[in-house]
Amino acid sequence: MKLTKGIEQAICIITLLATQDPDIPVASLEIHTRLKGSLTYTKKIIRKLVVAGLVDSVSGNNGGFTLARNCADINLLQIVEALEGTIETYPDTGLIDEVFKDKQAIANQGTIALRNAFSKADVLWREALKTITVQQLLEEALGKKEILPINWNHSERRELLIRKVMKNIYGND
Amino acid sequence: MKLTKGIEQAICIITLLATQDPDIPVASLEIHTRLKGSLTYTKKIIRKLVVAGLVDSVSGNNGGFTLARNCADINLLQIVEALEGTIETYPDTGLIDEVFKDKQAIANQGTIALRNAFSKADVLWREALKTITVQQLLEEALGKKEILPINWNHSERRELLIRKVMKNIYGND
DNA sequence: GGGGCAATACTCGGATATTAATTGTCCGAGTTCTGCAGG
DNA sequence: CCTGCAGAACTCGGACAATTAATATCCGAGTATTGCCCC
Repeated sequence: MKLTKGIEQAICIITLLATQDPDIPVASLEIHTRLKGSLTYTKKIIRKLVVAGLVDSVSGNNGGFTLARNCADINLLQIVEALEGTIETYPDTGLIDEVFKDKQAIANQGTIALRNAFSKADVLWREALKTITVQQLLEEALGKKEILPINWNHSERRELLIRKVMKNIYGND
Repeated sequence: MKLTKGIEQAICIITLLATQDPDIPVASLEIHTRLKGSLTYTKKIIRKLVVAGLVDSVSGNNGGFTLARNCADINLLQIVEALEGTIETYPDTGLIDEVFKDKQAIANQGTIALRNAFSKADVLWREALKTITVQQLLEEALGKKEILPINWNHSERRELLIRKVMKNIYGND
């Protein structure tokens, strides 16, 4: 039982966006060159993050993706569940009651007991991941409290855009 | 992220054996007729339980399987890990350090942080399952403290064997 | 009657096929910006 | 100068292909019991 590899990518995408100036979207192509795997699959993962509300998409020319909220408000559980939905580890088909059906069993009691047991374990797992925010991860990874924005874009067009944004913020220079 | 369906079967097999007189092994065929799925796959699951030391196998005519220890000493985690090995949910390839390699990152620190986070969650999950024994499950499912042994065998040969065992225990009758 | 021998009913374990889930590919459509041509 | 139009650079989203993991099948081998045959 493992999470899919997509989870690892998703975490990378989120942290990457967390270090990006939110005024300058990062194109999926730029994100892709930083990750392993295929471009189109990366897009698929990003899409799920958008649907989950963790990432905003900007379409059109100079479009791309930005974080939808502060990285202190994004935790690991949200990323995991954005890709896989609610985590329930027990593959429940009620089999155990089937087995004991004509024996001394109380109806459905076995299934319920098992369901509870795994459900409790799942809750603990989820709670643990919920306590870890992307900000904490960045601080650990970069070893400082302040996170410097990185510009992940490479294309010339993007550079122009960046200069323009800078000009808006800081005026002519 | 789910456990495999085999887990559910494994739990059923263990509980089934837990209600069986340990002097009379249950043949894999008997177990199979109680479960869904294929006979050979059921055998494979049982084999894993044997290798893990939860179940004993008796080969030869009138062979089959018995619990290797008291059902109070078998917990859910042991069953899960018998089939899947140690549970580690994070699909760790160190990708995040790759992404930040040429940026401000401290070597491997991101990977370590992530590994720790998921590892803590996994430990909690495992601990939770460790507290649930098969005996507890049976008590809940059967609604009584005392678990009556059930004879799961059906063949005539088995019936003969059973009578023989009874004779050994209780003398001629 | 008892010693060996074949038949039976099992497990053991590996090699291989099938099915389901994950990952990856392709393509057509929609959206925003840019730059250019014509008035 | 400005209006509108074509093209570029993106995202959106669905349909489909390839790869990998899970499930299922098959088969030959080993082992303990049974029962029978022959001495």
